[in-house]
Amino acid sequence: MKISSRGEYALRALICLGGKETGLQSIGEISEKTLVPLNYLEQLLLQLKRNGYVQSKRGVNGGYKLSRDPEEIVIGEVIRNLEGPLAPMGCVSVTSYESCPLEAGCLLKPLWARVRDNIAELLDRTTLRDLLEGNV
Amino acid sequence: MKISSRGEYALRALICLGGKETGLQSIGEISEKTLVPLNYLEQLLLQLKRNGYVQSKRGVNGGYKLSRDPEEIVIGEVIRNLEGPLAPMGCVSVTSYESCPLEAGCLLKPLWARVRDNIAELLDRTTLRDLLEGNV
DNA sequence: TGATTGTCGACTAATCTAATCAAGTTTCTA
DNA sequence: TAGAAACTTGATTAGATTAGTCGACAATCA
Repeated sequence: MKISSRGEYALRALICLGGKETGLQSIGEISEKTLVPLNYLEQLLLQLKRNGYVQSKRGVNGGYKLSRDPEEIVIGEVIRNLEGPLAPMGCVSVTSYESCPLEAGCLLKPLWARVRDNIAELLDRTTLRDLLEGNV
Repeated sequence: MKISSRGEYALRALICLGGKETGLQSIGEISEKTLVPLNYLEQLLLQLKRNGYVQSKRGVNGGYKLSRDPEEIVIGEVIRNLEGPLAPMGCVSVTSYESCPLEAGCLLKPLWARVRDNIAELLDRTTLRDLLEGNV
Protein backbone atom coordinates (compact mmCIF):
# COMPACT_ATOMS: atom_id res chain seq x y z
CA MET A 1 0.00 0.00 0.00
CA LYS A 2 2.85 2.36 -0.73
CA ILE A 3 2.83 5.82 -2.24
CA SER A 4 5.53 5.95 -4.90
CA SER A 5 8.25 8.55 -4.98
CA ARG A 6 6.56 10.33 -7.90
CA GLY A 7 3.63 11.34 -5.73
CA GLU A 8 5.69 12.17 -2.69
CA TYR A 9 8.23 14.19 -4.69
CA ALA A 10 5.58 16.08 -6.63
CA LEU A 11 3.85 17.07 -3.42
CA ARG A 12 7.17 18.20 -1.95
CA ALA A 13 7.68 20.40 -4.98
CA LEU A 14 4.21 21.91 -4.70
CA ILE A 15 4.75 22.58 -1.01
CA CYS A 16 8.04 24.25 -1.86
CA LEU A 17 6.39 26.45 -4.49
CA GLY A 18 3.57 27.29 -2.13
CA GLY A 19 5.99 28.53 0.55
CA LYS A 20 6.94 32.08 1.44
CA GLU A 21 9.00 32.79 -1.70
CA THR A 22 6.64 34.65 -3.98
CA GLY A 23 8.65 34.75 -7.22
CA LEU A 24 9.92 32.02 -9.48
CA GLN A 25 12.02 29.18 -8.13
CA SER A 26 14.40 27.32 -10.42
CA ILE A 27 14.44 23.55 -10.66
CA GLY A 28 17.84 23.67 -8.96
CA GLU A 29 16.50 25.56 -5.96
CA ILE A 30 13.51 23.29 -5.61
CA SER A 31 15.74 20.25 -5.94
CA GLU A 32 17.98 21.44 -3.12
CA LYS A 33 15.13 22.19 -0.77
CA THR A 34 13.17 19.03 -1.43
CA LEU A 35 16.09 16.62 -1.86
CA VAL A 36 14.60 15.36 -5.12
CA PRO A 37 17.24 14.53 -7.78
CA LEU A 38 17.31 17.41 -10.25
CA ASN A 39 16.83 15.43 -13.41
CA TYR A 40 13.96 13.51 -11.94
CA LEU A 41 12.32 16.63 -10.55
CA GLU A 42 12.40 18.06 -14.06
CA GLN A 43 10.06 15.32 -15.25
CA LEU A 44 7.69 15.79 -12.37
CA LEU A 45 7.48 19.54 -12.77
CA LEU A 46 6.72 19.14 -16.45
CA GLN A 47 3.88 16.81 -15.61
CA LEU A 48 2.60 19.20 -12.96
CA LYS A 49 2.71 21.90 -15.61
CA ARG A 50 0.75 19.84 -18.13
CA ASN A 51 -1.82 19.21 -15.46
CA GLY A 52 -2.14 22.92 -14.81
CA TYR A 53 -0.77 23.09 -11.28
CA VAL A 54 2.32 25.14 -12.05
CA GLN A 55 3.62 27.53 -14.68
CA SER A 56 7.16 28.18 -15.80
CA LYS A 57 9.38 30.78 -17.35
CA ARG A 58 12.52 30.01 -19.31
CA GLY A 59 15.83 31.79 -19.50
CA VAL A 60 17.87 33.72 -16.97
CA ASN A 61 16.03 34.09 -13.67
CA GLY A 62 13.39 31.73 -14.92
CA GLY A 63 11.76 29.01 -12.88
CA TYR A 64 8.46 27.68 -11.65
CA LYS A 65 5.55 28.97 -9.61
CA LEU A 66 2.08 27.77 -8.74
CA SER A 67 -0.57 28.62 -11.30
CA ARG A 68 -3.50 28.20 -8.90
CA ASP A 69 -4.27 29.17 -5.35
CA PRO A 70 -3.12 26.49 -2.93
CA GLU A 71 -6.69 25.91 -1.81
CA GLU A 72 -7.64 24.92 -5.33
CA ILE A 73 -5.01 22.19 -5.49
CA VAL A 74 -6.59 18.99 -4.20
CA ILE A 75 -4.09 16.41 -2.99
CA GLY A 76 -6.13 13.43 -4.16
CA GLU A 77 -6.14 14.83 -7.68
CA VAL A 78 -2.41 15.43 -7.69
CA ILE A 79 -1.74 11.86 -6.64
CA ARG A 80 -4.16 10.43 -9.20
CA ASN A 81 -2.47 12.49 -11.90
CA LEU A 82 1.01 11.48 -10.96
CA GLU A 83 0.67 7.89 -9.96
CA GLY A 84 -2.71 6.59 -10.96
CA PRO A 85 -5.87 5.56 -9.13
CA LEU A 86 -6.18 5.68 -5.35
CA ALA A 87 -8.13 2.41 -5.24
CA PRO A 88 -6.25 -0.64 -3.92
CA MET A 89 -7.75 -2.89 -6.62
CA GLY A 90 -9.02 -2.24 -10.13
CA CYS A 91 -12.44 -3.69 -9.31
CA VAL A 92 -13.24 -0.78 -6.97
CA SER A 93 -11.56 2.02 -8.86
CA VAL A 94 -13.84 4.92 -9.76
CA THR A 95 -11.40 6.50 -12.17
CA SER A 96 -10.13 3.36 -13.88
CA TYR A 97 -12.31 0.36 -13.20
CA GLU A 98 -11.13 -3.08 -14.27
CA SER A 99 -13.40 -6.08 -14.14
CA CYS A 100 -12.49 -9.34 -12.41
CA PRO A 101 -13.84 -12.81 -13.10
CA LEU A 102 -14.68 -13.42 -9.44
CA GLU A 103 -16.34 -10.10 -8.95
CA ALA A 104 -19.96 -11.29 -8.77
CA GLY A 105 -19.91 -13.02 -5.40
CA CYS A 106 -16.60 -11.58 -4.24
CA LEU A 107 -16.43 -11.22 -0.49
CA LEU A 108 -13.35 -9.03 -0.69
CA LYS A 109 -14.70 -6.32 -2.97
CA PRO A 110 -16.72 -4.55 -0.25
CA LEU A 111 -13.59 -4.35 1.87
CA TRP A 112 -11.49 -2.90 -0.91
CA ALA A 113 -14.29 -0.46 -1.62
CA ARG A 114 -14.18 0.80 1.93
CA VAL A 115 -10.42 1.13 1.81
CA ARG A 116 -10.75 3.15 -1.37
CA ASP A 117 -13.48 5.34 0.07
CA ASN A 118 -11.48 6.07 3.20
CA ILE A 119 -8.39 7.09 1.29
CA ALA A 120 -10.23 9.08 -1.35
CA GLU A 121 -12.39 10.87 1.17
CA LEU A 122 -9.33 11.99 3.10
CA LEU A 123 -7.17 12.99 0.16
CA ASP A 124 -9.96 14.69 -1.75
CA ARG A 125 -10.83 17.01 1.07
CA THR A 126 -7.22 17.98 1.71
CA THR A 127 -5.79 20.86 -0.32
CA LEU A 128 -2.29 22.20 -0.69
CA ARG A 129 -3.37 25.04 1.56
CA ASP A 130 -4.25 22.59 4.32
CA LEU A 131 -0.78 21.10 4.07
CA LEU A 132 0.93 24.50 4.09
CA GLU A 133 -1.01 25.57 7.15
CA GLY A 134 -0.56 22.28 8.95
CA ASN A 135 -4.32 21.65 8.95
CA VAL A 136 -4.06 17.92 8.66
CA MET B 1 -1.75 2.60 -3.46
CA LYS B 2 -2.28 -0.90 -4.77
CA ILE B 3 -2.68 -4.16 -2.92
CA SER B 4 -0.48 -6.75 -4.60
CA SER B 5 -1.72 -10.09 -5.81
CA ARG B 6 -0.05 -11.85 -2.88
CA GLY B 7 -2.39 -10.23 -0.39
CA GLU B 8 -5.45 -10.57 -2.56
CA TYR B 9 -4.74 -14.21 -3.41
CA ALA B 10 -3.95 -15.18 0.17
CA LEU B 11 -7.22 -13.69 1.34
CA ARG B 12 -9.08 -15.53 -1.40
CA ALA B 13 -7.52 -18.76 -0.18
CA LEU B 14 -8.48 -18.05 3.43
CA ILE B 15 -12.03 -17.24 2.38
CA CYS B 16 -12.14 -20.48 0.43
CA LEU B 17 -10.93 -22.45 3.45
CA GLY B 18 -13.38 -20.68 5.70
CA GLY B 19 -16.32 -21.64 3.48
CA LYS B 20 -18.87 -24.40 3.97
CA GLU B 21 -16.53 -27.31 3.26
CA THR B 22 -15.44 -28.50 6.66
CA GLY B 23 -12.70 -31.00 5.76
CA LEU B 24 -9.39 -30.56 4.02
CA GLN B 25 -9.17 -28.91 0.63
CA SER B 26 -6.29 -29.67 -1.69
CA ILE B 27 -4.21 -26.97 -3.32
CA GLY B 28 -5.77 -28.01 -6.61
CA GLU B 29 -9.31 -27.45 -5.37
CA ILE B 30 -8.45 -24.10 -3.84
CA SER B 31 -6.68 -23.06 -7.01
CA GLU B 32 -9.73 -23.83 -9.12
CA LYS B 33 -12.12 -21.99 -6.87
CA THR B 34 -9.98 -18.91 -6.37
CA LEU B 35 -8.45 -18.71 -9.86
CA VAL B 36 -4.99 -18.46 -8.33
CA PRO B 37 -2.29 -20.29 -10.34
CA LEU B 38 -1.58 -23.54 -8.58
CA ASN B 39 2.17 -23.18 -8.28
CA TYR B 40 1.86 -19.68 -6.96
CA LEU B 41 -0.87 -20.63 -4.50
CA GLU B 42 1.48 -23.27 -3.15
CA GLN B 43 3.89 -20.56 -2.01
CA LEU B 44 1.19 -18.47 -0.42
CA LEU B 45 -0.31 -21.39 1.50
CA LEU B 46 3.10 -22.25 2.85
CA GLN B 47 3.53 -18.74 4.11
CA LEU B 48 0.06 -18.79 5.62
CA LYS B 49 1.03 -22.01 7.32
CA ARG B 50 4.26 -20.58 8.73
CA ASN B 51 2.26 -17.67 10.05
CA GLY B 52 -0.14 -20.03 11.78
CA TYR B 53 -3.30 -19.30 9.85
CA VAL B 54 -3.68 -22.71 8.24
CA GLN B 55 -2.55 -26.28 8.76
CA SER B 56 -1.94 -28.99 6.23
CA LYS B 57 -1.96 -32.72 5.91
CA ARG B 58 0.13 -34.56 3.36
CA GLY B 59 -0.56 -37.64 1.32
CA VAL B 60 -3.63 -38.95 -0.40
CA ASN B 61 -6.73 -36.98 0.58
CA GLY B 62 -4.54 -34.43 2.24
CA GLY B 63 -4.95 -30.69 1.93
CA TYR B 64 -5.32 -27.50 3.91
CA LYS B 65 -7.72 -26.14 6.49
CA LEU B 66 -7.85 -23.15 8.79
CA SER B 67 -6.02 -23.58 12.05
CA ARG B 68 -7.87 -20.81 13.85
CA ASP B 69 -11.43 -19.61 14.09
CA PRO B 70 -12.24 -17.12 11.36
CA GLU B 71 -12.91 -14.44 13.96
CA GLU B 72 -9.34 -14.74 15.17
CA ILE B 73 -7.88 -14.05 11.75
CA VAL B 74 -7.39 -10.31 11.44
CA ILE B 75 -7.20 -9.07 7.86
CA GLY B 76 -4.70 -6.31 8.63
CA GLU B 77 -2.32 -8.88 10.06
CA VAL B 78 -2.64 -11.18 7.09
CA ILE B 79 -1.80 -8.36 4.72
CA ARG B 80 1.15 -7.20 6.81
CA ASN B 81 2.49 -10.74 6.88
CA LEU B 82 2.12 -11.31 3.18
CA GLU B 83 3.01 -7.99 1.68
CA GLY B 84 4.54 -5.78 4.30
CA PRO B 85 3.50 -2.65 6.17
CA LEU B 86 0.15 -0.95 5.62
CA ALA B 87 1.66 2.54 5.89
CA PRO B 88 1.99 4.49 2.63
CA MET B 89 5.46 5.76 3.59
CA GLY B 90 8.21 4.38 5.80
CA CYS B 91 8.23 7.51 7.96
CA VAL B 92 4.78 6.70 9.36
CA SER B 93 5.04 2.94 9.57
CA VAL B 94 4.42 1.48 13.01
CA THR B 95 5.72 -1.96 12.12
CA SER B 96 8.75 -0.96 10.05
CA TYR B 97 9.65 2.68 10.49
CA GLU B 98 12.26 4.25 8.24
CA SER B 99 13.65 7.69 8.90
CA CYS B 100 13.73 10.44 6.29
CA PRO B 101 16.06 13.45 6.15
CA LEU B 102 13.18 15.89 5.74
CA GLU B 103 11.13 14.42 8.51
CA ALA B 104 11.59 17.18 11.08
CA GLY B 105 9.50 19.90 9.51
CA CYS B 106 7.75 17.70 6.99
CA LEU B 107 4.30 18.98 6.10
CA LEU B 108 3.36 15.71 4.42
CA LYS B 109 4.03 13.36 7.29
CA PRO B 110 0.81 14.19 9.17
CA LEU B 111 -1.16 13.41 6.03
CA TRP B 112 0.52 10.06 5.49
CA ALA B 113 -0.02 9.30 9.16
CA ARG B 114 -3.75 9.84 8.76
CA VAL B 115 -3.83 7.67 5.66
CA ARG B 116 -2.05 4.93 7.55
CA ASP B 117 -4.35 5.25 10.54
CA ASN B 118 -7.46 5.05 8.37
CA ILE B 119 -6.30 1.94 6.58
CA ALA B 120 -4.98 0.20 9.66
CA GLU B 121 -8.05 1.00 11.71
CA LEU B 122 -10.29 -0.51 9.08
CA LEU B 123 -8.23 -3.61 8.32
CA ASP B 124 -7.38 -4.33 11.93
CA ARG B 125 -10.98 -4.44 13.03
CA THR B 126 -12.05 -6.68 10.15
CA THR B 127 -11.71 -10.44 10.63
CA LEU B 128 -12.07 -13.32 8.24
CA ARG B 129 -15.43 -13.97 9.87
CA ASP B 130 -16.62 -10.49 8.93
CA LEU B 131 -15.69 -11.19 5.34
CA LEU B 132 -17.39 -14.57 5.30
CA GLU B 133 -20.57 -13.10 6.72
CA GLY B 134 -20.51 -10.06 4.48
CA ASN B 135 -20.16 -7.73 7.48
CA VAL B 136 -18.07 -5.17 5.69
C1' DT C 1 26.07 36.69 -28.54
C1' DG C 2 26.50 33.76 -24.79
C1' DA C 3 25.15 32.28 -20.36
C1' DT C 4 21.19 30.58 -18.08
C1' DT C 5 17.21 28.03 -17.58
C1' DG C 6 13.33 25.20 -19.01
C1' DT C 7 11.78 21.25 -22.58
C1' DC C 8 11.76 16.91 -24.58
C1' DG C 9 12.72 12.20 -25.65
C1' DA C 10 15.44 8.28 -25.18
C1' DC C 11 17.81 5.30 -22.26
C1' DT C 12 19.12 2.32 -18.18
C1' DA C 13 20.04 -0.11 -13.77
C1' DA C 14 17.82 -2.07 -10.14
C1' DT C 15 14.00 -3.93 -8.00
C1' DC C 16 9.62 -6.16 -7.65
C1' DT C 17 5.86 -9.04 -9.20
C1' DA C 18 3.91 -12.98 -10.52
C1' DA C 19 4.76 -16.82 -11.69
C1' DT C 20 7.02 -21.42 -13.21
C1' DC C 21 9.80 -25.51 -12.66
C1' DA C 22 12.20 -29.36 -10.86
C1' DA C 23 13.37 -32.31 -7.41
C1' DG C 24 12.36 -33.77 -3.43
C1' DT C 25 9.65 -35.85 1.10
C1' DT C 26 5.65 -37.60 3.44
C1' DT C 27 1.48 -40.15 3.82
C1' DC C 28 -2.40 -42.88 2.47
C1' DT C 29 -4.55 -46.66 0.34
C1' DA C 30 -4.92 -50.61 -2.38
C1' DT D 1 4.77 -52.64 0.47
C1' DA D 2 4.36 -50.29 -3.99
C1' DG D 3 2.93 -46.31 -5.89
C1' DA D 4 0.24 -42.43 -6.42
C1' DA D 5 -1.38 -38.30 -4.24
C1' DA D 6 -0.17 -34.37 -1.96
C1' DC D 7 2.72 -31.17 0.41
C1' DT D 8 7.77 -28.85 0.62
C1' DT D 9 11.58 -26.39 -0.82
C1' DG D 10 14.62 -23.77 -3.51
C1' DA D 11 15.98 -22.00 -7.87
C1' DT D 12 14.88 -19.60 -11.86
C1' DT D 13 12.58 -16.35 -14.98
C1' DA D 14 9.95 -13.00 -18.00
C1' DG D 15 7.98 -8.83 -17.72
C1' DA D 16 6.68 -4.58 -15.57
C1' DT D 17 7.61 -0.76 -12.77
C1' DT D 18 10.42 2.52 -10.38
C1' DA D 19 13.64 5.80 -9.98
C1' DG D 20 16.68 8.00 -12.13
C1' DT D 21 20.23 9.61 -15.90
C1' DC D 22 21.74 11.77 -20.15
C1' DG D 23 22.12 14.61 -24.14
C1' DA D 24 20.42 17.73 -27.39
C1' DC D 25 17.46 21.51 -28.03
C1' DA D 26 14.68 25.97 -27.34
C1' DA D 27 13.75 30.23 -25.16
C1' DT D 28 15.10 34.29 -22.61
C1' DC D 29 17.72 38.06 -21.09
C1' DA D 30 21.86 40.79 -19.96
